[in-house]
Amino acid sequence: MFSKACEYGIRASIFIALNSFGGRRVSPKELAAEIDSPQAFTAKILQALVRHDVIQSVKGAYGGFEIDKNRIKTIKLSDIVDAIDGDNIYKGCGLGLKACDEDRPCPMHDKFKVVREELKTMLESTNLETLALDIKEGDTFLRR
Amino acid sequence: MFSKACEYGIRASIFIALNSFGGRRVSPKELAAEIDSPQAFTAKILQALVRHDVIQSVKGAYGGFEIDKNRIKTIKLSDIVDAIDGDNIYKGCGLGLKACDEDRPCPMHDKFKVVREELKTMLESTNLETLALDIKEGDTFLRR
DNA sequence: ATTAATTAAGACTTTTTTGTCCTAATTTAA
DNA sequence: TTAAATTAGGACAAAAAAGTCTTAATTAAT
Repeated sequence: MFSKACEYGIRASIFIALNSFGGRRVSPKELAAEIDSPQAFTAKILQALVRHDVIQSVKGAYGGFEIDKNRIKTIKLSDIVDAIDGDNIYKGCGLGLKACDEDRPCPMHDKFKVVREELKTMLESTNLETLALDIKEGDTFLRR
Repeated sequence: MFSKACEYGIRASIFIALNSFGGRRVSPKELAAEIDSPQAFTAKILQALVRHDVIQSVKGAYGGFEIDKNRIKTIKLSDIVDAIDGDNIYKGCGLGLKACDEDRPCPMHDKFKVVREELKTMLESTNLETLALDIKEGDTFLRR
């Protein structure tokens, strides 16, 4: 469904959000260990998330990655997916047709649209705060 | 969402079904032209679909690919997706965790499950006959 | 101002997916 | 039975995705 980069990006964002509740910055090293992902590759993804203004980075001593505390609840899963995988997953045709639309639909169009819309709604209505709080409560997990 | 191979496989199956209504076999050459896909690559996918008993092949003069007329309505999109992409798309974790389940869910688990189930239901409730008939009626299209 | 710590960036490698091409095996029709 | 037509399969090539490594640039703390 999502690329590996996107999966890591979501898990990373949640972990950073969790730490940003307490104003604590995280390093790629700690992060990769906590979410069980390849460190250098994950670091690249963090860079992309910074460029897309999903997370922030602070260089130098005591630096690391963080998310503005006030924005944690405003960042949606769709922001992360958009930043890494783009919007093809909830805009593109299920059969890969470039020109598929209401006027010239592919055979799967109507039925697929329902699923795609549901995915879109789900991603747009889920924010980082909710996800990070579930982790904090011990109800959900970021690794294995 | 689906791999290119799977997209081609679905489009190919629909086109073969459409032709099999009239007992007409199709060659990889004609097929690739009609669904606008790379011919040799599509041929490989057809082989896989034959191995998974989704379509049939007949060698020699006047041979080609076909689908048993009586089975067209029993073949579901999920049969094709299973054959080519496997079941990860509607069984796997949205965040890529191997051990994600009800007991140890990832943060996206509950919300993603709903989407995944909807996708599964859609694929399992859509058969080749319906899709091919829509093409025949000129309501839907297989290329561009 | 200096330095140590840290992210940013680019070049590179590996793996997977996508795609091509050639030949072998089969089989149907004549 | 033969020959032409056709699928099956393997080896290969190209492109994209995933992943690594080294160095440059930045910056916060002292």
